[in-house]
Amino acid sequence: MTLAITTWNINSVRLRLPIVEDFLRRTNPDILCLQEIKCQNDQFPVEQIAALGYSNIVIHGQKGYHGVAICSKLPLTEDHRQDYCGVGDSRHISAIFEWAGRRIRLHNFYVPAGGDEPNREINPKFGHKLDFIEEMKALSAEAEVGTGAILVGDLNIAPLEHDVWSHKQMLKIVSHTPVETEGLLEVMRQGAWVDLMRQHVPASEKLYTWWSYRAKDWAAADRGRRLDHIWSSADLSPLLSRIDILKEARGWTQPSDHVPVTAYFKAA
DNA sequence: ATGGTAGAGGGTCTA
Repeated sequence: MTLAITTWNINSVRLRLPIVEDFLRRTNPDILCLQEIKCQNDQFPVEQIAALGYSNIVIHGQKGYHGVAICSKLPLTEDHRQDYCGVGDSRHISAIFEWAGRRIRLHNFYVPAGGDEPNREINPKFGHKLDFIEEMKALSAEAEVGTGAILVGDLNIAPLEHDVWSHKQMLKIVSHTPVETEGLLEVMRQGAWVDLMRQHVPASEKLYTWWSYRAKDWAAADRGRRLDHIWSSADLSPLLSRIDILKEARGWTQPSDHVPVTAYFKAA
């Protein structure tokens, strides 16, 4: 009995519906978590995605910016949207599903990018990002008794040395500054989350999920970052069988700058 | 130090 969950920052779900449909037909995960859907709830292509078997869809949309959604073949219950930092952004949604006799809460996050300048005194967007991470420290993987937890999303931080193409050259670049990387590792520690991508791929290996639109040739330069993550509670991590980062999706027609990441679980 | 690209929505803002 397997379970496949995909996370993908889609950078406009309406513009990229054709590649979302292609991906679902080809990979066929049980659950797809999207970030940066960039539309309001009633603009989300519910019918088209449901037609592929994903009849359970919960959305936290917003006009023009941000926005997250969970599209699932399995029933979703107890969906919840938390307004981190109380600014009214749509950057989180969670819901419960059942698999292999387990109850699991799935969190889908879109953490603020934080702007260009890594100094909250002159860049409020960086302050917002740090405040968001601070608030995430209160989220425990063991928050609900008898319920496992999975956390996915675009966390906009590459926490480890080999999560970026050049650790040394990235230390002052937003997404890899020490205050961010230490903050995200503290979110994991305090919440007792397991980094499933790094459980599957050793920390000594380069691992990226995002390549900038601004590169002349993203594949040749290969200056990527691991901004997208899949975490779980400790009871679920032994069930992980595989992680698949679909790098080729970065080269598809009119691509997102993020690629889909899929975790596969196998019940014992 | 700078500029490079992309999307939404019709301003610039966000990334």
